[in-house]
Amino acid sequence: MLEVRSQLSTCAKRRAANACTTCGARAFSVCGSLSPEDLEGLDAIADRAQMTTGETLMRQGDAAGHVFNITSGSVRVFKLLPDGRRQITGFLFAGDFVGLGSGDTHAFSAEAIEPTTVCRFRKAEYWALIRQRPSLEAALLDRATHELAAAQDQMLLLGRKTARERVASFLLDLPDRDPIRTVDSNEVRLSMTRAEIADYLGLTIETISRELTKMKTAGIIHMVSLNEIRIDQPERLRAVADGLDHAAERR
Amino acid sequence: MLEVRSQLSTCAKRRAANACTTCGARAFSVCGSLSPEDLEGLDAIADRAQMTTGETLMRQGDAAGHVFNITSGSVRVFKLLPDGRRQITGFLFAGDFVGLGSGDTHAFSAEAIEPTTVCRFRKAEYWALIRQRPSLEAALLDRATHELAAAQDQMLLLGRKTARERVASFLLDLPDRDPIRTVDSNEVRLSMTRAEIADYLGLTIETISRELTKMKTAGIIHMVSLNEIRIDQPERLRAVADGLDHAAERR
DNA sequence: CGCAGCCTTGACCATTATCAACGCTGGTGG
DNA sequence: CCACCAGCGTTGATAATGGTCAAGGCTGCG
Repeated sequence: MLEVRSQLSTCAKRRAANACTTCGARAFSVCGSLSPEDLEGLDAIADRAQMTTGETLMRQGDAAGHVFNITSGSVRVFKLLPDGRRQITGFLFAGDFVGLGSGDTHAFSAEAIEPTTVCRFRKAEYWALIRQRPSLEAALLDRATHELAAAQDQMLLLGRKTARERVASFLLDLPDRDPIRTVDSNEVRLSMTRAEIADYLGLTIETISRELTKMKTAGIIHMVSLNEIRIDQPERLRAVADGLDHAAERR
Repeated sequence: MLEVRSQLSTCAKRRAANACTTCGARAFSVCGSLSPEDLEGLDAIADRAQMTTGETLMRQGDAAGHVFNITSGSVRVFKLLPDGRRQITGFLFAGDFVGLGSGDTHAFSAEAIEPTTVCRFRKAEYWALIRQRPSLEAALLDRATHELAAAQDQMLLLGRKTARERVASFLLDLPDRDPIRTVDSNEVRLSMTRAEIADYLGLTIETISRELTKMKTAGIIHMVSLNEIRIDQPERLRAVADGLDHAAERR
């Protein structure tokens, strides 16, 4: 248990140290602005779990009994249509919380997409703690506000951006979210598969693949490895993401 | 000022009386769960404004100086791309709040889409009040959670639903949001134009028009007037919205 | 070495956008 | 009071973006 507690604290403190203004992962989370006392309060009621790739944290419609904090790894949050179509509404990384929300069933599913460790809280205890600590509640509200802003950006992307613009936006925004890659935001680590990117951007794997190829041949990016992309022309990628690059329109 | 205060209270109380579980307008708002004391606290710092159709409450990028509460009418919240493409991220109605969020500039624009009255609060005073009243903060957090859930639903819609499914979902969800039409949820009042519906659903006006026509000829809905739709077969519309109606696929 | 899973590429197709014309309605001014 | 005009909505023809289907390649693991 000691190990658990220190892990949570370390992780949360690391996130807190980041200038956490834009790290808007899509589901509920609290990354920064937690005081040491808040962290200790959380530690005291924490439980721990190791999750393998594909393992489920929570399933859409299930009773909402726990709140999770991710201490390492990555998680996908998604909703399903009855026929299996999937929309990933966000990726979560170390420091993010999942499973808040006042309903008694979860409105979405969450699964690990790589080996992931989480701290688990029983929801009742978690909320009891929050009610005692206004600073925690304020931090949650602030976090929710950021989430909502990020969700609005994503709606703009899904509703009005072209495939090319979506992929460009994704490459630019991802490093802000994934804490592993804050050193150089021009190196993008893709902890998710093409299928997951596709379901996040409302596209298909083939389209993702094709758009990445076009950007490669345009000299905007290149692949360091299959899951690591180097952005060679960040300004140009930004222009593409905002629909301003009319030069690179045709392959 | 007396009139203002009573208006706000009345409105907020009416919303509070509704079972406010699903009234998830897309931007920040607090509709229910406000205690009488909270309402009085709000009233004390409220200011008032009348807005005509098309008038701006706030503009994307502007300094965020005020928080608004809508007392009557409808408001569109949207984001723009540099080339003018627009995504409406939500419609707000009586009882909803706009302009919360911790940034010092607004991340979106908001405009009245019909004659609308709002109560205005200076943001600093508003937050000062909230900090004093944990119950208000809790209500806001709860509201934010609902907003976030609604935003995730909208991402599913924008990323993975067909035009037909989007329009069907829209018709079903709108009455839950607009407090004017809670009496009979099978009568849908459209306080927005086709262009606004299109920009909300990530489609064009032509597609909206065509899909409505198809639903009319399929006998699922009919127009009471240009801005009033009667849902004749709610279950069927629900099935269409969830992608389950394979009968009505072809006109 | 071979297989499985993921990614890429190509050919073709379908959904929805675009462009265009027309109709309805409500307001204004002759 | 009527005619015209502007704004919005509908419908049709055509085009294009992105999806579907299919084949083949790469990589890592047993």
